[in-house]
Amino acid sequence: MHMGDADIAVVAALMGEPARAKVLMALLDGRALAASTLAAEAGVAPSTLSAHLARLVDGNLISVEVSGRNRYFRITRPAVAEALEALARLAPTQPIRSLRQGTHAEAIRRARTCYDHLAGRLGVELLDTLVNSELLVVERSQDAISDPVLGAGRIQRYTLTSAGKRRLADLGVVLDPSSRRPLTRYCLDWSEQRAHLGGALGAALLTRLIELGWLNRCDRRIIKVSNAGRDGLAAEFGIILGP
Amino acid sequence: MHMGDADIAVVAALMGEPARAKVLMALLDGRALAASTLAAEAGVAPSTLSAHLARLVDGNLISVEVSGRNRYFRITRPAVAEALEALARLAPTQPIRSLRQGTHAEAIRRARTCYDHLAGRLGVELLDTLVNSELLVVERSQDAISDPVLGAGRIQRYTLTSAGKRRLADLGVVLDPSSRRPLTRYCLDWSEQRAHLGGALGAALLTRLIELGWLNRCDRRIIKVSNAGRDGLAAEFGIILGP
DNA sequence: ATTACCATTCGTCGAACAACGAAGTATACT
DNA sequence: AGTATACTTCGTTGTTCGACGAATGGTAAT
Repeated sequence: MHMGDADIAVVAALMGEPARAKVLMALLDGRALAASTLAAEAGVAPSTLSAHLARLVDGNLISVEVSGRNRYFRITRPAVAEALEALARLAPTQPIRSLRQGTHAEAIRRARTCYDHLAGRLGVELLDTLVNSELLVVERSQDAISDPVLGAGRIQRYTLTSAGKRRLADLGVVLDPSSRRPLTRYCLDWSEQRAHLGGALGAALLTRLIELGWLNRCDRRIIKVSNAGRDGLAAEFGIILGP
Repeated sequence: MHMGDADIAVVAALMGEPARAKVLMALLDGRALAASTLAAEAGVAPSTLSAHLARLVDGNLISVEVSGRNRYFRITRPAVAEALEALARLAPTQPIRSLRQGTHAEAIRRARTCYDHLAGRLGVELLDTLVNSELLVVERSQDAISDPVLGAGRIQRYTLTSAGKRRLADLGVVLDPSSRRPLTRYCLDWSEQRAHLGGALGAALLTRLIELGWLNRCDRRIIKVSNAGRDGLAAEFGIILGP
């Protein structure tokens, strides 16, 4: 009747279907997955999933990359991942059935990927450390650039200090200067209820830590810390992880 | 098959129906509205809306307060409002049809309520000012209290300095010490792409500014600044508003 | 070239669900 | 008391939409 509110309904309906929701959650690690993989993940026939994927693409939540006879899908922009996490915070955590689920839930709270960067307890600890040792400083009261296409989700940023730049370069973290993606970004954690580091820097840091062999991906979103990683994180950042 | 992820689907489906979405958006100002009001807002028959409201209550997104023969519905917890705003950031802003819609959209970006506190350009400015004049300081690297029932949405907090306490007391802002609600909370703004002040303090501040006659509510979510408010905000906080 | 594989389109079936009006149950007004 | 108002429950109708298998168009392997 009167107002110019965005209609939540269409986008929420896209996420409100079980198969599509499973797809989106599977893509939450930021990687691109093939349609067949996603079909198995969602537990429906390929033909069924194809229709779902088409709707998600049409709704601009995911995008396609064709590679040979495969089609890989990934989440288009961070704002999508953020909305998913916001919904996950709301959703009732279903009761733990098996011991495996219990340990899985514990592991995912300890350290996981969120879109393409580090989340969970480790992600939060790491951000805190970077800020406390003044490698990052909070950038406040500066006008945000509003990019309706790409950057609708970015809200609060940090800037890298010169000490931070040096330290990360020493560690071997490489940033792509041509990327239009904001360097850092708040990302809100559903398990820790606090912020962790997103943005291009968060992504590059995760990549490097895996490269160094400090972290390993297993079971999609879960991250495991190696012995080298335990030592390295303690030496480099003073992060002592729980048992 | 394997994991303990929260199922986004059920909660997203609740928001994914046009009538229910309209209801939730109407309730985003934090006030409790009667069922008949909401029926008019959603544009469906009372009997239809009754079913929708029942489902929303069952899904723990809204709660009821009975008052005589009326039933008032409101959003249960801040996390719900946050998820709605996250979705609004994602949703395509539908094209402006009329001039009235244009001015309405401009007004809602200027200053509005979000749940029960101040948002929009004014809300963001106010938070910045409070932080810059060190009435609030960012509270970092402290373990968050995880309250699965009420406080699932709180992420990052500020603490009120002693100067801040004095200043706000002088202004006549009263806080209910018995409330279990966190004093401050980040809340992310879909129009400004930056944070504004939520939590009990954000709510109390809005209440007081309206009491003082500095701000007035009109048309549900829109807030207008009075002449007294313009002077008061400039004198008290140094906030100069645009034209 | 032929065979195998990946993904999409099409047609059909079935279930889920939103919509309404009518009837029922409260509560308020006079 | 009686009447009006506010909301819910119930029964019905109709549409939407997700599910699958079969068939089609491309791409890679041999």
